[in-house]
Amino acid sequence: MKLKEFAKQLGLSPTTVSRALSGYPEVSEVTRARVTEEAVRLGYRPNVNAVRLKTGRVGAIGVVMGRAGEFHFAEFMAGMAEQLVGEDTDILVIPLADANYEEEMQLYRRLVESRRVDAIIMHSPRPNDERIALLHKLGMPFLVHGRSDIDVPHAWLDIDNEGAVRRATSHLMDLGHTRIAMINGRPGATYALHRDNGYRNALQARGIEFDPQLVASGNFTDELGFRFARSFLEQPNPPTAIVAGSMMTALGVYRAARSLGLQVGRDVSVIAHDDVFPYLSADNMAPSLSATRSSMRAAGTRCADLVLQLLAGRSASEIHELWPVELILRESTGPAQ
Amino acid sequence: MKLKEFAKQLGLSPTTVSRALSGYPEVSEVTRARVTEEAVRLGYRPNVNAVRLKTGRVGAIGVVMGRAGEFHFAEFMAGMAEQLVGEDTDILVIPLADANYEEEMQLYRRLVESRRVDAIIMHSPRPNDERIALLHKLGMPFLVHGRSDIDVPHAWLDIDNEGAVRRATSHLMDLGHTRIAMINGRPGATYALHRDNGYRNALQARGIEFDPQLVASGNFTDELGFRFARSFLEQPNPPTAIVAGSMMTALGVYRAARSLGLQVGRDVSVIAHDDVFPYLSADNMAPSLSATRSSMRAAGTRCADLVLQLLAGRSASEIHELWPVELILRESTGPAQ
DNA sequence: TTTCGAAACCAAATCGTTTTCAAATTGGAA
DNA sequence: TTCCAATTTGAAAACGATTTGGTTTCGAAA
Repeated sequence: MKLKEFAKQLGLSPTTVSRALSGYPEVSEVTRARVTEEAVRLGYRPNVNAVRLKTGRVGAIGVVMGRAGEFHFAEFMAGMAEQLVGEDTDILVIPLADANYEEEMQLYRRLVESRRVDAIIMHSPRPNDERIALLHKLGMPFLVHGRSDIDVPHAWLDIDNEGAVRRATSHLMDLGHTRIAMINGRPGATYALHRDNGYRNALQARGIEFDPQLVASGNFTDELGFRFARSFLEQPNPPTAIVAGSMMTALGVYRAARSLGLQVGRDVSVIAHDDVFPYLSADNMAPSLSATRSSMRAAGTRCADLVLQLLAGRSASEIHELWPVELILRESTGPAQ
Repeated sequence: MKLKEFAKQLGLSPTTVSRALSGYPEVSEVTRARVTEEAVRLGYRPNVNAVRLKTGRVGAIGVVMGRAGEFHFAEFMAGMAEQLVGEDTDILVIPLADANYEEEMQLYRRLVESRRVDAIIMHSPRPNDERIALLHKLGMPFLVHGRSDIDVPHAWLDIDNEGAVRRATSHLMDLGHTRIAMINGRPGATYALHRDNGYRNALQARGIEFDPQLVASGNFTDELGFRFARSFLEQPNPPTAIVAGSMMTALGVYRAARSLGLQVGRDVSVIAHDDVFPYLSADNMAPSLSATRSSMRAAGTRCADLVLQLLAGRSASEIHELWPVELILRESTGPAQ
């Protein structure tokens, strides 16, 4: 059923029908009611591609997905979906071949030129991320999930990674711990830097010297959590507490502790960052895991909302949200022995 | 840069340029070379929306995402991405509001009518899934990840869930276990049914009676794994082995065993299904987890490939792939005490 | 020299909407 | 009754590509 045909059946012009359905004011309410009603009855729906061609709007937000297959990703997208359902806006997943830097820039460039999306959501930016400069230069609306200190206006939403780790570390020191290890994410991304800062700042505030033997970084996997924790705990002067970067990392840390006959919460304290997953909760671990918590799903929802605002004309330079992170204390933390 | 403009710069007609770029034969090779070369130099790229309107092809595959935020999803999509990168085909995520059945059908209907995707990939179908009948009726190309016994031709790719669970159960019986529990996925989906069949068939083959006290089902979460395993193991006549539906479930099962002072692999054997995640591996669990294994990422890659074949004209009724599932024995299984 | 077919190119119609600009209708005030 | 402004409606021109159905060009065969 095409517009022309549909309009004819109603005895109206395509113009009027189009206006009625798009909510323009120059059409009487009685006509609008009739049109919308008949559209449902006769099953008329505007051809998306025609609309897109005409309006220049695509009706899709692109989300760049790294190749690592991170478990956060599905949660973030589920959150986006919550916001976007009913908004007539699609989520387009842009697979990012993990190529060299030059190729990656090319990919972004081509994505913009192909006009397949109205806006882009980018994850885990780097401190001086040229991709941000590129997107800005190309005039593509975009939102950064995370932050970059690059000197280019850009909309972003980030959680307070620095504060989260700082508080986690401080709390461990409150409990009497002085040797505290940290497992960070892969170096390069700003969030890893922030977490590192949080860790160092906390130590410094108490006059505890930074020990490079007590930090490690890598992908957020169970395996690395285990390996790093093992290597920490087997040191001559082992840490009594570990700050872990993710729930998966925490699993590995727990396993490492058990494997060495150490009891988490007593022999070694653990705090991890929890993105809140429906399938794995800090509360249910044994012992329950003290965690810095921030919902990835909520972030997805809000990011989608902010992108819609961006597309509605709100200035990117006034969209900056820094979310506080909760510190939830459970059984995995205890006084230093 | 528009086609008209670009063609003028080349001193050619839009027709010829379009043909040259689309690889039609009615254009001389020397012209084609010049056109493609200049297109790169001058940065001409056809407007996607115009192409889509004209050709009726969208260049996107829709993937229906449940609201549960399943951790499998990101892996599956990462797999799809591997296949689709460079194919000029996008992945569109279709959020599925978990509504009642009627609304869900409406959602599929509207998705098809909106013509936003060329094909659809659907997950976890039910035994007599009307959505399949609907998509077939509406003439939308689609592929089912999983299976349905509905009497309508449809392309599908599935893993041998029945065989996987049957072999897992049989192996446990080989080890002398006679009371074996199983934690299944949410009832309704075909895969849950198949797993149940596998379980029952294995028992029956050895003449062991099915005990409804030893089966449970629900979402694949750590929490349910724990709860179900606890309730099994606290029974008066507890099972000596447990077949778990997912890695997350297995985490819960391990935890339950530990909480009761039982040692996995000695006091209670565990086999789980492993979709192969980069961030959580069965091999690294302690004790290492015996598992039925099939790569979710590989499934995504293959599904994307099959959908492309479908779009290229291959008949849906000849696309049926049943993937065998490996059984990998590790330390979590041992002889019955 | 003429004729013919293949090879290479092109003008214009088309895809299904939105939107500009103009016309028709309506209802009240003069 | 007449006129005017406000309210509704329409005709037709975009949007930027693809594709149908030609036309031209050119070399070889007759």
